[in-house]
Amino acid sequence: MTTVDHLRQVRLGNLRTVLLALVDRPGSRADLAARTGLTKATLSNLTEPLLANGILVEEPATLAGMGRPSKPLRFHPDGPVAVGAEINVSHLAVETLGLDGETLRRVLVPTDIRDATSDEVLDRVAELIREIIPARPVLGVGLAVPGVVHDGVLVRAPNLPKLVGAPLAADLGLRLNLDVELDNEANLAALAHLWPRHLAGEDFVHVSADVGIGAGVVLHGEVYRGVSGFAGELGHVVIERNGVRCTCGSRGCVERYAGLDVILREAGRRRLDSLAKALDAGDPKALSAVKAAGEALGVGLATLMNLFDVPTVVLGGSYAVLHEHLSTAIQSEMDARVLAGGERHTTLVASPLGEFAVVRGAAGLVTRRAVQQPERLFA
Amino acid sequence: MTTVDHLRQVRLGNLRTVLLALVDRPGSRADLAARTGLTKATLSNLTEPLLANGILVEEPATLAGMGRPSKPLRFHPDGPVAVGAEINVSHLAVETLGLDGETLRRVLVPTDIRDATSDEVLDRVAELIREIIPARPVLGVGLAVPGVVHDGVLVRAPNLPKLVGAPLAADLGLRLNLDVELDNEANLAALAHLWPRHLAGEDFVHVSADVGIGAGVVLHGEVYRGVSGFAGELGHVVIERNGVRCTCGSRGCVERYAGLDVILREAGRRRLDSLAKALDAGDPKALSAVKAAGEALGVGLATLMNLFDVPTVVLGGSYAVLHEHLSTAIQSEMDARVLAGGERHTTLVASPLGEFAVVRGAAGLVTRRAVQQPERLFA
DNA sequence: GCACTAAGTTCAAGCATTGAACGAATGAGG
DNA sequence: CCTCATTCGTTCAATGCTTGAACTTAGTGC
Repeated sequence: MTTVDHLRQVRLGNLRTVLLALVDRPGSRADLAARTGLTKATLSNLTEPLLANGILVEEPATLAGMGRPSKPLRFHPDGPVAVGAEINVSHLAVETLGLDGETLRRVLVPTDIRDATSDEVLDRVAELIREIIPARPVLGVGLAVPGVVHDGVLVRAPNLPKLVGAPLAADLGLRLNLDVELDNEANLAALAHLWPRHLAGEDFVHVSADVGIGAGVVLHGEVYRGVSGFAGELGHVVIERNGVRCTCGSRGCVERYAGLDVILREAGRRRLDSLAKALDAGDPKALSAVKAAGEALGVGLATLMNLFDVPTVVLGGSYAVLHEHLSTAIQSEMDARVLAGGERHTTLVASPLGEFAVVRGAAGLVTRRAVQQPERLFA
Repeated sequence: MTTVDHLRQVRLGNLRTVLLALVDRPGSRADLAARTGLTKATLSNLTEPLLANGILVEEPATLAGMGRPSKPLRFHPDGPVAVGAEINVSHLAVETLGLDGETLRRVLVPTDIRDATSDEVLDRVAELIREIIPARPVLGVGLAVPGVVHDGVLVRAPNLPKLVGAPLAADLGLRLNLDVELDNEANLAALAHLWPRHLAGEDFVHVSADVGIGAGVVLHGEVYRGVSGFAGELGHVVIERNGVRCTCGSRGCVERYAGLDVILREAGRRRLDSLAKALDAGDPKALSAVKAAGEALGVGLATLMNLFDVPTVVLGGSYAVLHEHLSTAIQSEMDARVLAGGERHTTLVASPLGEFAVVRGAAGLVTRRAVQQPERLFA
């Protein structure tokens, strides 16, 4: 490392600080200087190339009180955007997201892709992306998949075995001529609650269910993925060591008691919306199925909280839909089993993001990286 | 932050890099330059104050081959030391540790302190520390306690209720006129395997048992403590949700099946050494008690690994003593229950540190901080 | 004694931030 | 309409750390 590099690091770090402040909200140079602790001089200096490169715009002066009016800076309305894409068992989704955190467009297409080849799926995803891409620079694509990702490769996907091992990121990248980054849907759903807005603090777990149960774990403001991408496999936390046999080879996994397929079967329903209606109608079979699932999930979450010591659980995906009927059982198991559960306040909330959480997180992966490594913005 | 601060940060960062390289092993300026990526000029500059302040010494030139002989730098034999101290239910321990990672002296005194007041305990600890402190500068004291520590306060200690809430760090600090830092014994036992030598990689869990079961979790080379110090409470991971009632209010906690007290009771023994002898003699009751504990612990560890995704488990404390008879059961549960357990290699090893692991970690807390914040060395 | 090699030192150059001084743009008050 | 107060944004010399090249030092090999 040369000295130039050292100083460049300082500059990039400050650039990151400034961009983070701008993601939070727009502001004049003077305002940003106050918020970041840097000087006005440095702010002029740092923002100059951002303005020159069309990343930021200077808005017309706002007339507010005495003194020279400030000219707020914000992300350029024609500046770079990120693309998020989600490949899931029963649907595909895409979204475009600006650096300011605003969604530009989003599309969700129900599609059963269980039997499709990776080429067929990627063709379809690429087509969807092309349809929504605006006439603006594109930073890259975040691609969500329902499975374990390690070193950019899908290494485990019980529900999409055909895609395991396929070079999904590279292949989609070739189709679109863009950088593509692959990640697990649970991690990305969690990220969507962390970036660009903190919806659940800096330490939380996001839990959702489709066929499996996935938890995205956020520790100290970072998604925790573990050494090989397997972190947060809440579905295979054991709650009854001699319990029901699981496809993973273990017994008594949470997934066997609180998976969406189990809930539906026990409730005698085929689809989530039908279950939701039954619950609202007070159907006893539905209510007891959901309660049983909540209890199992609560035991697993208590274990998780005793290990990770995070204060907040966010229910996402199908669990968010059911949360009204699910929360009581979960919370009571957690209160009884989380160490010092009474004094430590454990918060259980439903995700506000709905069915677009994953794809939004996928796009967020890209905007976040752009902000954290500002040199990418000038490429 | 002034510009001076920025530059100082660069310098301190480089100082840290150099000190880390020296903890690894001594080396000449040229050698260190090569290892750290800095230039010889910078190394001369950075080491000058370290030599002037008696942190490092320059050894006589070593005659090795051609060229001007190098003068290796190492930590000064009369340089600053750290003190570790451990308060436990049945013993007190102290240790002095040099920056080079060498233990100077250590003492372990069996003492039942269950009924002692915090003043009595701290008097005793201070006395032990005074006995082993050498005539060298002291960086500070790391103090290990069997309980949950948050913001420097012991907030939960089922086995030492009298010490909960007492200002242990401050009070011991007053007695010795030194900085004292408090931490949980499980975290410190784990730290001892990470610093100053990597004994189990950068991602692992250290598990040990006394009355409770504690896990110290190391993620990406840092001890993970959670938001409120409760992380790694493996003892209260549930393995049978309708199992044995636990003192914590839950049911089926690992601790109720694999705690040392449970093992001893089931084996019909009073003490660990008696159990160890029985095991070596092939006593069936002892063997089956340990096997049962290993199975329960294995289930809990599988759950932990499915959540944290760390590749290595280190058995410490009493478990290290029993590991020969414990490992098989643990490993087989882990292989069966850790997701992709076959392909991911999960390593299970016994700690090489013996009964001084905790106190060594406590001292390591202090040397580690000194290296990571080198400005402390000049105070 | 001389060439060769490698360690360690010296020093001018380069660079990002700073703080103070300065210029710019507006509102308030007369 | 003019002047003063106020705040925004820019300019510029100063600061201090690392660098790389040149240089000095201290050995080996012949």
